[in-house]
Amino acid sequence: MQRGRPRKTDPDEALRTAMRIFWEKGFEGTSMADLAAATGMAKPGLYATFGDKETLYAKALTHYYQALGGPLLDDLVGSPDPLRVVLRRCLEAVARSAIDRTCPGGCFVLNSMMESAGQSGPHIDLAKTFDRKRRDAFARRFRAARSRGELPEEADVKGLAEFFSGQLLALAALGRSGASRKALERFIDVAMGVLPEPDPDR
Amino acid sequence: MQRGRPRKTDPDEALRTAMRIFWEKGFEGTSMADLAAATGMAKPGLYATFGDKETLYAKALTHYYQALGGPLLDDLVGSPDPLRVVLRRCLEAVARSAIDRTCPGGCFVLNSMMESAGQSGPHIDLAKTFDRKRRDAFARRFRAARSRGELPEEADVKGLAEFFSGQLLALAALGRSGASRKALERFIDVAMGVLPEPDPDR
DNA sequence: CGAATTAAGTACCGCCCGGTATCAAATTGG
DNA sequence: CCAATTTGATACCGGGCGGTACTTAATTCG
Repeated sequence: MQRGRPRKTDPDEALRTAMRIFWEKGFEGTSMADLAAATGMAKPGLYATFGDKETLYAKALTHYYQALGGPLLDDLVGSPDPLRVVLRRCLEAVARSAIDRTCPGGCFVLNSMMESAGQSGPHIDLAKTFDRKRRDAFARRFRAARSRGELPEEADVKGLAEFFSGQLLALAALGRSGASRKALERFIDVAMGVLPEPDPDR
Repeated sequence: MQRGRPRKTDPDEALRTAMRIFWEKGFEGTSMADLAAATGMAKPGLYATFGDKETLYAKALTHYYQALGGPLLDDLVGSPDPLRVVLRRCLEAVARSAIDRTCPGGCFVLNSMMESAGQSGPHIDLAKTFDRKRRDAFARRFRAARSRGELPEEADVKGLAEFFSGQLLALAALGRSGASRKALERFIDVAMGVLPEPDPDR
């Protein structure tokens, strides 16, 4: 077995806690002392386990994507359900998490991009990478839908992907600004209206 | 005439400069030393002229709304042009400012809401007030359009207002994340598609 | 039971922050 | 020309920040 004094806090649990705090309060708004208090790990333990603040932030953002964002996109591109069902499910999942008061609120990737726009740095590139993955997932799903006849032949797949990827940003921003569940439901109903009906003759 | 040593910097110009810096780097990301360097005023001068940091931020946000956001909304509700023309003009104005590299990027009101979500304070309430004014402006315009026959009788005016108000957020967020002009154009084209056609029999 | 190992806890460092006191510079009224 | 007045510039204060030595506690191997 492992020698030495046993850990008080599981590093994975500490990372999840750190993710929550960064998600809620942002990079600048979170101090290492906050993280030490929230995780239960002492400050030197944090540095020994995760490296410096930027590295820890990057790990937290990555964990967010793998645990929450990724599965959502996997369902979007992989589910056998009809396009409109999958799409609405995706939008409502984001709306739900945007409303949930037990969740930090909004989308961690969006928060990250908003906080450090204009600037440069490793974790900005990370956020942009995740942002592009989201847009690509939408594009893949729309292309598949078009070839399956769920969209007309002349549908603007790239435009639709850009649009719905942007709707996730809007939902997250609206939720973070305190919108109600009803308001987000109405929002989704309207947004779904942009989907063109498929050609009837196929 | 005024006695004493003359001012080096016009306070109005200093406020515009401070607005730019806050807009670009946010409240937390901007130090009073940054503002002193950018405006040319010394730190004690800033405090004497504008009060503390929060007060200056509130004044900068208010100036942004009065100089940029307000006129946009005035055109939206006041212009005699057809609904679709006015609406597209509004969206494209936001897209243009989101792309403009000489502009800080995005929407100052959105940035303000995103940065300090969850928290409370005077300038958060200010941002929410401006956000509500925007939504109300859209609602007024859509109601007028419906009664003019530019929208069908059964059009969901509140939903449309919520939706297009959210599109401004999405455009600002997309611009701040580095989207291209072409991408925003496509985005607007798709978003305009949610407008229902008016009843032909009227 | 030591000796070694590993982590927790504390104290500390240099730095920058918001905010202010103090002094020097520039202009006008008498 | 001098006093009064208003501003600019500098230095400074207490506090919180990211990051790190150093000491102390807990556990395992020989």
